Amino acid sequence: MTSETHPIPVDATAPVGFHKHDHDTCVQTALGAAEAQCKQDGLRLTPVRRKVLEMLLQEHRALGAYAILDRLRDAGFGSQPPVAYRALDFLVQNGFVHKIERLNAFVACSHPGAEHSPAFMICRKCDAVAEAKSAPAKGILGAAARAVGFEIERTVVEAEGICPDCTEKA
Amino acid sequence: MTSETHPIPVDATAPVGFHKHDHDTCVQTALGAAEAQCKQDGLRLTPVRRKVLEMLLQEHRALGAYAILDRLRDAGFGSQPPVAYRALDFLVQNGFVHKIERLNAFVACSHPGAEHSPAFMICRKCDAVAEAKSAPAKGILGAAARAVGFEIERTVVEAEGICPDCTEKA
DNA sequence: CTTGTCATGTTATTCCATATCATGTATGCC
DNA sequence: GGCATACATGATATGGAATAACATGACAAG
Ligand SMILES: [Zn+2]
Ligand SMILES: [Zn+2]
Ligand SMILES: [Zn+2]
Ligand SMILES: [Zn+2]
Repeated sequence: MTSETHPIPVDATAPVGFHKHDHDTCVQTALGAAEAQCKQDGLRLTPVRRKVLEMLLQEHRALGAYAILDRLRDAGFGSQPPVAYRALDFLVQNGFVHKIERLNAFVACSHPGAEHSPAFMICRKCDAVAEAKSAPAKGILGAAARAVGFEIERTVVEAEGICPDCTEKA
Repeated sequence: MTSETHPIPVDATAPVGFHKHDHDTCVQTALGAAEAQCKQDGLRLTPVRRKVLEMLLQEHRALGAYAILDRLRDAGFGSQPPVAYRALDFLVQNGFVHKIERLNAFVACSHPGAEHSPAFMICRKCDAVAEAKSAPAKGILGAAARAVGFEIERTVVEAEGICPDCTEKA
């Protein structure tokens, strides 16, 4: 959107999404990182996949599959659900995008590259989404799982509430 | 599109927490507790609502809204989605039932009465669901939220993995 | 009896997700 | 080059989740 030159130092451990930042840089950096990682890992970041990732980075919030599909159609790609879902599957599978279960929607990863189990903060007023790191298996849940012999493979951690912006406005 | 019968892929397999227990007692106790609490709080546990809660307690696993709807129809209640969703809204709102976001399904609460933010362990093999308590705002996520000024109102904590039963079988 | 409120029922539509088949395209082997 | 294979894409169709919009029934105050 705005191409202001106020480079926000991207602290890789800080949650992203609730504060202003240089968005163009943010998008370009992430796209570049994705391309590099794909090249390195022998993954194919094809046009559709790249476009979907770019859209999600651009929006910087969670988009439903059909919103993504609309944008794909506008960009001249296929217009049927599987086109979007396949691209999303690839991106989620390889850690470039996360699914927000609470919203049935998808958001670009804010900490690309590193292995991590993300946690999200979702504003119920403005639908902003911020990603933080989590260590779910370390806490009470991990203890409970060990106690009953449940083997955790993946966790969904999503907090719903009010973002700082919406709090100010009230 | 006419009023044909709906195919119901009902899988009536074993109910599950992750350990055996006296199920009839379990159901009766929970139903009784719900009735008591509703009476105390001036809530109306109407026939549909009671039936839905009873079904979920009986199954002791997560059921999708349309599976619930099928059972409601069989029991002589309304057969359209809003009937099920309204009853589920009431039960979730008042803490008798939880929604499993990962499955888009609903499960009866295992710790009725007490205020709690539940965490769930979901087996990806057999769809068993166990409820544990969580303290999400106490850990890393809580710290991240305070750091950015996000006000947490509710949390979704769901772990996906393999339950002890399925681990044994392998 | 009238009014207001809540629960229920019905119709219809929108959104999320996947199964299936057909077509295209890169890549590696002959 | 010609061909086999895997994989990516495209299009059709369908199923499942969720809600909008509207109508009816029960019931308690006034
Ligand atoms: Zn991430
Ligand atoms: Zn907000
Ligand atoms: Zn509970
Ligand atoms: Zn299992």
